[in-house]
Amino acid sequence: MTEPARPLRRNEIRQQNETLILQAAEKVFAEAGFGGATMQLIADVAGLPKANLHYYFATKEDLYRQVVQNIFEIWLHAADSMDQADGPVEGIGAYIDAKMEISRRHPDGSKVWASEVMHGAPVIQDYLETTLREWTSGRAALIQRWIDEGKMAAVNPEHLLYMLWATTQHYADFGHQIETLNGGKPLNDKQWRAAKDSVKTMILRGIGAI
Amino acid sequence: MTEPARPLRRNEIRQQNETLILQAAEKVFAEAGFGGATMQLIADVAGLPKANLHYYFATKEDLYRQVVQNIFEIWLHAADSMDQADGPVEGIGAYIDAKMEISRRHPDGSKVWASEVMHGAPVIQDYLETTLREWTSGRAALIQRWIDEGKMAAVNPEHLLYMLWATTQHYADFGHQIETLNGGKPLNDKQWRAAKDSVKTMILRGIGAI
DNA sequence: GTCTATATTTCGATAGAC
DNA sequence: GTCTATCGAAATATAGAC
Repeated sequence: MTEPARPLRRNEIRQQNETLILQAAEKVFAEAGFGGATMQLIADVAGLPKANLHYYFATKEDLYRQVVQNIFEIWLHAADSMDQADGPVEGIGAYIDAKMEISRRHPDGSKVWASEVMHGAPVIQDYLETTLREWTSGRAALIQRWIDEGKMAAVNPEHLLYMLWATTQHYADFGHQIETLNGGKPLNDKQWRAAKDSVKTMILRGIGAI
Repeated sequence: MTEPARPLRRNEIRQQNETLILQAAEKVFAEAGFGGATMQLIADVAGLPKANLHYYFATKEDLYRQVVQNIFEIWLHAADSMDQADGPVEGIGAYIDAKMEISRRHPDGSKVWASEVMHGAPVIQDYLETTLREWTSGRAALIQRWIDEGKMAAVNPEHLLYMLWATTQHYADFGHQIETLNGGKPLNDKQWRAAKDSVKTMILRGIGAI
């Protein structure tokens, strides 16, 4: 029988604090980069003493690794919609929708990932060589099948994937530049819809699917 | 009359060393980010004592600012070809060629720029609000003119520009990821031509210009 | 599990001889 | 203009009381 008055179990405290720290870390790493981020600032954002961070994550690099892995998971699930589709209009359209939504909802995660890759992927190189490589060849094969079935033009599947990643993630990674060019204001709902439509129309027409 | 035996003038020494330091700094800033880069490492790469860096550039931020400005200059000139064109096939095609060539020749510069923007443009915000804003509205007007003349589909000019930046710069900023997916080897000449062709074909068809 | 105080390292920057 | 030695600040990480 459990005690009635105890507010939180040990595991719950741990999970709650880890989540709190990871959210703060994602924000700080995105804004300052790995080298520019400090454990003190992450602790301040999380509202915890700095020493507690080292209690839950041994080193700054361990904490950073967790942040990058979390983003990678979100990334991978975005492609589920692509697999169940009958053709490129439905499949790639859904993938663009999902990726654009992630760019809007998780811009910090996207930036941390971009920064990690730009600096040579010192922490997640193994993921690039295993999971991402498999993911890419699988989706390239799917695209090639659509080409063989005459559902789209004969484009290079890999370069199409790069274009999909580049265009969608640009709205997160270069969001500050876009905001500046938008008069200093973030894109509103209507503008996000326009962005999504523009990307989808140009790419689907670009691959001869519409 | 100048003395015959003197090897280098003062100004020549200064210019030579500044160039040397700037090249080393671009490389180190690209690989480690502003926060991760150290003056010691830049000095080592440049082959100079650390104190000499502070002789030519007062602070780390001054040095960084110079690196970013240099990149921005290269960026701006890439669009010259676009202005003299009669239509999108020639103009945007040439712009893609120029941007892809920069991604290949100056990947470090592209990464430093990307990193600067991703972190909120703390150093070159004024450039975004003046030079880049003017540049963008001018090119958007040019694209709109082509649309009005029936030379391409009625796409949103701003989002087309974002797509051009995103796709071309992706080959520099995410070059490490592309290299990993390419079996660990950088793209060779043939693969770069294929990349350029893929981007050009998909975008020009995507905007209804071909 | 929490938090203050501190050990240890490293960085940006400078002083000063050459 | 060059370079060694070093200062002072700030960072990661830990010790140890609670």
